[in-house]
Parts: sequence; structure tokens; C-alpha cells
Amino acid sequence: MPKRYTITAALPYTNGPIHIGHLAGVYVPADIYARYLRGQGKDVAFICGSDEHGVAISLKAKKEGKTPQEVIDQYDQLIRTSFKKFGIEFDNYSRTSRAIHHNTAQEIFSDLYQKGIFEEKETEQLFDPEANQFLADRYVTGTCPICQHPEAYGDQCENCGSSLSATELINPQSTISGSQPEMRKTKHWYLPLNQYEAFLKSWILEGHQSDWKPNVYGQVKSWIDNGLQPRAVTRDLDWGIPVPVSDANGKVLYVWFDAPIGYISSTKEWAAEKGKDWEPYWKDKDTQLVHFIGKDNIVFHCIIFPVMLHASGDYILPENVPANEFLNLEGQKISTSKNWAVWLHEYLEAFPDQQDVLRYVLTANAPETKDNDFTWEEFQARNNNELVAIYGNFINRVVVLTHKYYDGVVPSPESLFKEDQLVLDAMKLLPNKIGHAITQYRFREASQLLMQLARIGNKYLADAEPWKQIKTDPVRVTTIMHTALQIAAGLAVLSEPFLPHTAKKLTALLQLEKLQLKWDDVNQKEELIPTDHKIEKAQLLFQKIEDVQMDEQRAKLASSAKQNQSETQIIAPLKPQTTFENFTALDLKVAQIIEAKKVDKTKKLMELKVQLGNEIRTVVSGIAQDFDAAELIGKKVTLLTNLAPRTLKGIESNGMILLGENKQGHFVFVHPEDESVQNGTEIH
RNA sequence: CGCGAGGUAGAGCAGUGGUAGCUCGUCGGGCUCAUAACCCGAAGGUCGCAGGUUCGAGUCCUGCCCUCGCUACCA
Repeated sequence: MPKRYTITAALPYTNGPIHIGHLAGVYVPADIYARYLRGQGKDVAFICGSDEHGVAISLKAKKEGKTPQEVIDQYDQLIRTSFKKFGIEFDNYSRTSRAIHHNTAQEIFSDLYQKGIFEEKETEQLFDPEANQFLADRYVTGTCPICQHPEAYGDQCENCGSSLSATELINPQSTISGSQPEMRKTKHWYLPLNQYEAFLKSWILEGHQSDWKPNVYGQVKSWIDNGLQPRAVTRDLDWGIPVPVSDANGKVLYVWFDAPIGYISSTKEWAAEKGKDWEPYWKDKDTQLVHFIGKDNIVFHCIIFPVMLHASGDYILPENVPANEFLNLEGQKISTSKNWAVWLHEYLEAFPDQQDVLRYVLTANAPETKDNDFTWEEFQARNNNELVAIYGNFINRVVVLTHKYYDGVVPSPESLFKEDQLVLDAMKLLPNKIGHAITQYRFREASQLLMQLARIGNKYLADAEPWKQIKTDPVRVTTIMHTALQIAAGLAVLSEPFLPHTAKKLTALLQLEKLQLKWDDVNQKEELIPTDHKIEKAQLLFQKIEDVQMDEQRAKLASSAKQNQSETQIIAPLKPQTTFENFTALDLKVAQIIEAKKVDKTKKLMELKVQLGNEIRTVVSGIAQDFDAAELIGKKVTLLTNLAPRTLKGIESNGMILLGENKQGHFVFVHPEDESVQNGTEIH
């Protein structure tokens, strides 16, 4: 049994508000876990904070004409408020821009530096002279050296799928200023992950094969098996924590080096406020450290951060890293940039005081084992059929009957019948069952076990029929209602980790505040709510959600998707002037697609047969993500016929179909008269 | 291409060698205390496909197909 728990939730990055995906993947499960343990009387530090460094924030500030400080202040405030309103009850929520964090991160860097852990390397990197900064690979575009696609990124060409290095691109261009980057030398410090393979193997691959989630374990194993590379932990940037070494002017700690240290500095800040010692929470072997994260963070929390902690010597390692998969929204990936999301602050405007509904839906449909989909239809169904119909209705029945028969006073029971004992026994099994599911990080299951208690209650009332018995055997009804009230009280206690706002309302409704009921009282106490105890008048815990409300939400999503499409586009820079001769050298002809088939084992490639006069040609085109084979057949397209043939995936492609590519990277055929094609759309 | 996860009733999920299960939805019935809520019953599955191991396979092995993700700055 651990003496204490340090629970961390991924630090939200302050370049935008948070949405339901963040909540479902990280914060709701972490909060349930922390609340459950606190309810058990455990010593818990539930730690989080805003992650406020890194190149994305610096860029966003430049783009919006603000200072980075203004950007992070704005979002830190918004995120902080959202968490508070949703009842995500951190023991401490700090910020990585605070002095305590800067100091802590620098201390850890210096410590590792002095121990000689880092490797120093000088490399050549692309530098944007106009923006006066080095460029991360994804901030460089240019022509792909392999397939000639004009908009390949510095790390990968989306067209042909090849992995690239930014220095290979033809005509590289900075996406920040548009200027041509130049090569410059720069020195950085590297964490030699490759030297820690043996440590990671024995710690994770041997030590956690059975208790870590398959997705986490598999991912880590894949990285280790492929061989780890030294990783730079510093960057050339003007926004971040200065590297505390004398020859490191203008260099800051890599955001992923400093962010997880934020857990430690946030713990320090909390301990100082509470007059506690922070060190046992990070250094005592009897502390259980758990990181709640999304799957994209696995490498940092299972490899990089543990190596940092291990190398420094005296820190403990995480006991588990229960990473969740992703949540989609109405069938599509949640995307901040495309505004395809349900933002927490906007949810609250539409559904005031209904935080628990979202908490419940996101728990019941959490992406624990695979990506899941959030739909408004399911949201409505879960609310109306489960929270309202089963949970809320049970409570309402009990409270209404208690007032009708006994003026709201808990009646004194006669001796229990077998059926009364059976439901009470069934309830007594639940605290351990639910607790076990929670400590195994199976929150979906835990939430369904909770709902089972309300089902037990409804069934009990239906079987015992107090409304009939009252006419023939009123004495029997005292026992029935007493028993039903015990279940209602049990629900109030066991709901707390999942539905904190509801638990509070229910506690008030049943006037349980003074009784101070604990989790284990549910299976240990004979009576949760005593005879002669007076309860409040009935009040609804959940409201039905109507179809109109769902239509509004769906309309909102649809309009943001549309708005996003019609957003004024920045027209791609014009290419150098060409000549009429060059143009006439191109042979453009109209052709009709007569056959279309997706190329096996590719995401994008489509093999097309096109009719061109009396000739049929085979063309391979990267459009499979935007079109189905069926809808392509019969389409008339413009074909560049005299392009040199090229073999893709073993199929010779003779020609190229002219396509427009919009901002989202989706292709449209070239029919400029079509309304949906915007001015400035690039054709290639 | 490589690697990881997933593919079980209309939907969402559980089930790691022994008669296929849960929740929602659908259909039928019951009840009327309750937010037209609750309770009971039924229909609905060749467990992605094809082979193999085994007395026996959703479960183990092999191959393939599909979805999502990762490949180092999207929770």
C-alpha cells in the first residue's frame, strides 16, 4: 500500500482553450481517480498547471501582434476557469512561467549538466534571417525532392509519404516569413536516450508488461526496439527558460524538457502553501506516481521524463501512465485550427449547470482502448435515458414517496424481508467493485457500476410496489422506503468521484451534510441515513435535453466548419513569371474517368483509367482521401497528358489530373464555376 | 514501407481455451410512485476474412483485409 499518491494530469498548452477531447482523455479520469483516493482518506497530491513555453506560443503571439505573455495570460485564465467549473479539483494548478518553475527546471538541467549526462553537439540548421530564428522542420516548406510535390513539409512529403529532412527540400521557404532560410551552425545539448535502453527495458518491458495498458506498453516497446536517439533538450528561441550555462546565449530549454518538470514545481508550490515537504511526493519509494495523459504524450512520459528523473538519481518513477486514445467529434478528428471542437466555456453557455452530464458522457464513452466518437445524439441519449430516466428518476421517486407518506421523514423499519436484504447486500458490494475498477483505470466500467446501483433501486421499487402496499399493508411500506432511502444515500456517496455537482445536490436533498458519510460507510455501516432524519422536498437532479438543443449544437458545428472553409485565404505566393512558350508546352486535354480503384496499402493513391479520345490511360493520383472510387467514375477532368511517366507503387502513371487544393488540404476538381471553389485556390 | 492499437447484435462496449454477455436502441407485455419516467420478456451475432493447432478457439499460431494512431512540437 502506497503511503501517498502523486497524480499528474498533462499540462494544457496555453495557445488555445480546452475542449471535450482534453477532458475525456485526461482530466475527467484523473479527477475521478484523485477524488476516489481522497474519499478513501489517502494522502493525495493532484497536480497540474499551464504549459506556457515553446515555439507555438511565440508564433501565435507574433501572428496576433501580442506578446507571448499576453497570449499565455489569456488562455491560462480561460483554462483555469473551465477546470474549476467542471469540478476538476486539482490540489494545485500552477504555471510554467512562474519563477518557482524556472528555478526548478534550471536546477534540474544544471544537475544533469554537472553530472555530465548531456552530449554537446554542433549542427547546421535552417535559419530564417527575416524572423531571426531557427526553424523547426515543420515550419519549412518546399518542393519534394522525390515526387516534386510543391508543398512538402520539412519532415515529410504529404503527397508521396516520404520522410524528409528539411535540408533536402528544393527551394525551401520559411512558413513564418516566407523568406528563404539559410544554413547556420548552432550548438545544443542532447539527452543520450540511447544510453538508457537497458534501464527502460528492465523498468517497463520487464516490469510493467502486465499492468500497463496495451497501447502504452506497445508504443514504448516499439520505440525501444527501434533504437533510441540522443534528443536535443535545448532550442534557439526567444521564449522559454534560459539554459543555465554560460555559453548558451539566446538558448532556452526545449519545451518538452521543461513541461514535465512543471509537475514537480507545481508540487513544490502546493507544498509551500500547505506548509508541507514536497520531496516525499517525488522521492519517497512509498509514493505512487501516476501520469494521466493522451496517447500523443506517451514518449515524453514513458521515455524522456523518466530518463531525466532516473539520470538525476533520487526521483521515483511513475507506477503507471494510463494514456487514453483520442476522442473524435461527430466522426471527425477534433481540430483546434479548424474549430471542429466543443469548447468547455461554450458548452457551459449552452448547458449551464450541467457539467456532470458532460463528465458522465465522457466517462461512459471514454476512449480507453481505442479512439471513440462523441456525438450529440449519444450525449442526449445518455442524459435522457440514463441520468434522467434511471438515476434522476429513482431519486425523485424515493423523495416524492417519502414526502407523500411520511412528510419527508425517514420511517422506522420493521424487520427486513429477504428482498430488502438482497438489495442492501448488492449495494454493499459496489464500493469495492467501483473502487477496484477505478484503481485499474477502468473508468468506463466504474461509471456503469455506479449506474447499476440506481437500476437496483428502480427494480426494487417496481418489485416491492410501495404505492400498492400502502393501501393494504402500510407497516411493510416503512421498511421498503427505509431501504430505498439507504440506496439513495449510497448513490450520493458513490457518485462523488464521477458526478461531484450531482453528489452535492443529492447530499443537500437528503440532508446528509452533517452525517459526513464516507465511501467505505456504504459497505460497512448498517444504516446510511437514519430513522427520523428529515429530507428536503423533491428537486430534479437532471433535466431532459430536447432535440432542438441538439439541433442547435449540430448547426453550430456545421457553421463553424463552413466558416472555416470560406475563411479568407492567404493566396500562395505567385510563382516566377513564365512564358507563353512554356505554357503551350503543356498538353492539357479533357478526359473522363472510366475506372477507379484505390491502390492497396496506401492512404492516398487512387489508380484511375481515363478515356482520352480513343485512348485509355492509367493515371495514379493522390486523391483517395477526398473521393470514393464510385463517385469518381464518369467525372470529366482536365488532364496534363504530356507529363513524363512516373511509377508509383509499381503502377506507371501517364499524366496528371488538375486539381484544386484548399486550405484544409482537401482536393476538389477544377470546375471554377462551382460555388464551393474559392478564389485563389491553387491548381496543380 | 515500418511500428502500435482496434475490428464481437442497429450503436457503444465486456469477454485471453469449455453452452456468446452488458448498456442503449427496436418490438411485445406489465405497472402507474415517478421527469410519457420505471419493471419484465422477446427478436437481433457464421465474434473482419482465410487457413492451422486442439477433444474443444471470440480467446492460441500463420497469412490477408479494414479503421485509427505513431514515426519524435496536435489530448
